[in-house]
Order: sequence, then C-alpha cells, then structure tokens
Amino acid sequence: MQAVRGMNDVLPEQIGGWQLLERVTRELFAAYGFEEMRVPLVENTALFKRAIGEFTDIVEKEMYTFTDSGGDSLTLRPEGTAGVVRAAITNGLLRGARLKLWTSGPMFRHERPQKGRYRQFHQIDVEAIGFAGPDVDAELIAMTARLWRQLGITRVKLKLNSLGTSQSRRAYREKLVAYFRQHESVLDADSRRRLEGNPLRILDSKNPEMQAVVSAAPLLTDHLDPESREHFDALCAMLAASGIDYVLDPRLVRGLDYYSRTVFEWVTDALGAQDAICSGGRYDGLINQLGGDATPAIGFAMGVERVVELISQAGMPLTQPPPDVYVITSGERAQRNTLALVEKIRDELPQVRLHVNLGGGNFKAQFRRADKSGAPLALILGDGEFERGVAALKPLRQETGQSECPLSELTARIPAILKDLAGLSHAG
RNA sequence: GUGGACGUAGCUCAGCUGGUAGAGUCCCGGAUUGUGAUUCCGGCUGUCGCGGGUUCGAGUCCCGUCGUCCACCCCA
Repeated sequence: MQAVRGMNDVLPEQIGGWQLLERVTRELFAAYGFEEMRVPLVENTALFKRAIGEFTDIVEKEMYTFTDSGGDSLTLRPEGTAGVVRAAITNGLLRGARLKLWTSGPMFRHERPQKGRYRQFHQIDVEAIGFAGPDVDAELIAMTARLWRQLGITRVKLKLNSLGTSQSRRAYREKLVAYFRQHESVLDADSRRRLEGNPLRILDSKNPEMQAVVSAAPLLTDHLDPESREHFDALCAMLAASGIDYVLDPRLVRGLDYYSRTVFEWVTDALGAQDAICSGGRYDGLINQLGGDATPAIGFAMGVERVVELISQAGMPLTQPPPDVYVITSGERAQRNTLALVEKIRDELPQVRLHVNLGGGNFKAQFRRADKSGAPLALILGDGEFERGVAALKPLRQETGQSECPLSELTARIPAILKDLAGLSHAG
C-alpha cells in the first residue's frame, strides 16, 4: 500500500505551516477586500482546453481527464482561474460588477514529481475581475509582498513583464517566428516544435547552445502597443513609489495562453529548480472568450507546498502549543470519576488545554507522558484524593512543590496557577 | 516524457570480495507496587520496496517494476 505517485499526506508535524499560511492569507485578503469562494475540483474538459490553450503543456499532456459514466469528458482542475471565471459567468456575478475573489484547494497535473512539484498540489488563487487599470495590478503585487513580510519569508524576488494585448502579441509573434526561421538550424528539437505552437516559449530555453540566437531575438518589450506600454509604465511607477523591488524580465512568458499585458512571478533561490512560488497576470480576453461579457481581470496563484517549505525554512515556530494541564489518575474510583470532573472543568474553563491520560499505564508511565507532553502542570487524581475531595497539583517545569486543592475550587484556582507558572518560567 | 542517484526496524543508519540481519533512538516493563531527568536490567517491532533470474546459498550479483530524490522539460 502506498499513496498514488506525486500525491502526499500532510502529517501533523507539517500542518503548522499550512495553518499559518491559511490564517495569514485569510486575514490579509479580507483586509484588502477580497472574498472567498469555492468551486468544484472537476469541470468539463472543454473549459480547460479553451481557457488554458490547446497547445500548452498542461492541456497537451498533463491533465487528469476521464469520461464519466454518463459519457461526459471531465477533468480534474489543473489550475484555478478557469473554474472561478466559469463560476462568475454562470452565476451572473459579472453584470457590471467588480469582483475581488480568492479560493484555494488542490490542483492536479500529471507531471514527473520532484521536490516542490507534485501531481496533487495546492494553490491559493486570487482574482480581481472588472478592473482595467494598473492600480489593481499594483495592489495585488503589494499584497503578496506584504504576505512574504508577514510570513518572515525573505529570499524572494519579483520578476515583471508585459505581454501586451493579444493583438500586439500576435504581431510580435509573427516577427519572432520569422526571426527563428532564419536561424532554424541552430534551434533544438524542442524549440522547433514550439515554433508552431508557442514560439514565445523558445525565449525561455536554457539550452546554452541557443543563448546567442535567443538573446539577439526581437524583444516583446519593444513591440508593445502604446496603451500596454503606458499601463506597464504606470504599474512600475506605483511599485517603485511603494518601495517594492522588481526586476524587469523581458523573457518572462507564462505557460498559459490567456495572459495579456502584466505578468509577474515571485521566485526564490531556496527551492532548487522549482523556483516560482507565486505568479500570475492579466487575462483581459479570457472572460469574453469563455462566453461572458468582455471584462478585464487579473489574478495570481500561489503554490502552497512551496510557500510552506519557505515558511519552515524561515524558522517560524509552527508546533501546536503543549497542553496546560495533564491529568493523571490512579485507582478504580478515580478513573470512574475523572471524565465527569474534567468535563466540568472544561465547561468552566473552555480555553484551558487539558489532556487526560488515556489508556491506563502505571504512575511512572503517566508521569513520563505528562513530562513529554510539555504541560506545565499535572493534575493528580487518585482514590485517596477523591476520598478526601481534593486533587493534587504538581508543577512539572520547575521545582515548586506539589499542593492540594479541594475539587470544588479547581476551576477557580487553575487559571491563577497557570498564570503564575507562565510568569515564573518567563522570568527564569 | 528523458537522464542520473537511492530504497535494510516507527525514525537515523551499519551490513567488507554472495554464507539465511545489526546498532542507536523510540516504545513497553522492572530496579522505585503514588511521582517525571539520568543510570542500570529486561522486552517488542523487519514480506532487507515488489517480482523474476543466476547460485548449493542473494540484503549483497543481473533484469524488470514501483517509489523517493536530483537535473531536463514545464510550472505553483
């Protein structure tokens, strides 16, 4: 028995980073006025083909596609934007509205797994729909920059580019194809194949033998239409004014066809080859292409596994806090009465983390578990204590002696004792 | 999808040129039958990833397969 390749279990010892990221993003997005929505993990295959593009790697070879018993071709979502846009259209959310949305969950791509790249992975998606100007672009990027600060992540860099409108991109693309055809003898097999489907990707090639041809190729940046140029310059100015560093990367091309104008990518040098942790861009043409009224939009996706890895590298304390009180019992009568007593304490003190020793064990073993739990205080209930109507309280993290407390006063006294112990341990 | 490294106890790992598996840790019990560390004593856990082949004999050699990791490709 093993998990399906590329699909991982997230164990309790790792969950802290996930919960921190979830908590911080939830609060941050709310502060910027974004609302959560949830969409299905499965959509009609045609949606992804139309949105992402027939000739992208994702659609060509990475989708988990199957035919259901009704004969429909369905696909496990490989990315989040298509589903959100489809939901906005089919639920009538677009009528002149300005939407600020986020969603999160698993995505599926059939790739060869390696560190930071899995077949089931998780993304947090943010989409701003109905905003045309560069101000949203800047706000989204500023929000992500703030997120890294809040998470203590420092080894990141922002790469920025503009792809222009689909019209200007088409014109540039023809120029580029013409250029590469002139140098076709130098191109490797991958690049020759891309000449037809997605020539912009050739610019991304890491093949050293092609570097000369690639770096001499015409640049997208030099072929932007005037409006896109203006949009991009305004964005850069806003980022600079906000103190957000960026690197212009004229070769930054995204792998999905729907992007236009602004594209950006946060990269890190801390994760090996999988260096993109958060990236996105404008998709002004997508909504119309999917049957909605023409609506400008921009969004980004963050790779949860990758960001969580950076969080744990940053050394944030991520473990669940230890219990406040560990309850030890001894004897038949004590064991019969402990649950009811502890439940009563919980009624009065719901915020106190109380761990009752379960599964028996002799006194020594129970104390060992109490010690290992990290609890500052042990509550000891034996038959003798119950007969006298008291409980013994023993501090576990310092040498203070053991004391007794009438059962009726426990809920009144426990908070004060815990406060004392916390104060002492901070002082010490 | 391509290339490479690796896969032995829950965990970290040892196991020489083939002779039927070991250490530390963890966990449990005892020394101390109502008190945690340390110490000492005792105990538990293995289809040596899986399948096949060579051999009298395979953890060890060969082939296949699955998985992990690294790089390419691509991407979050």
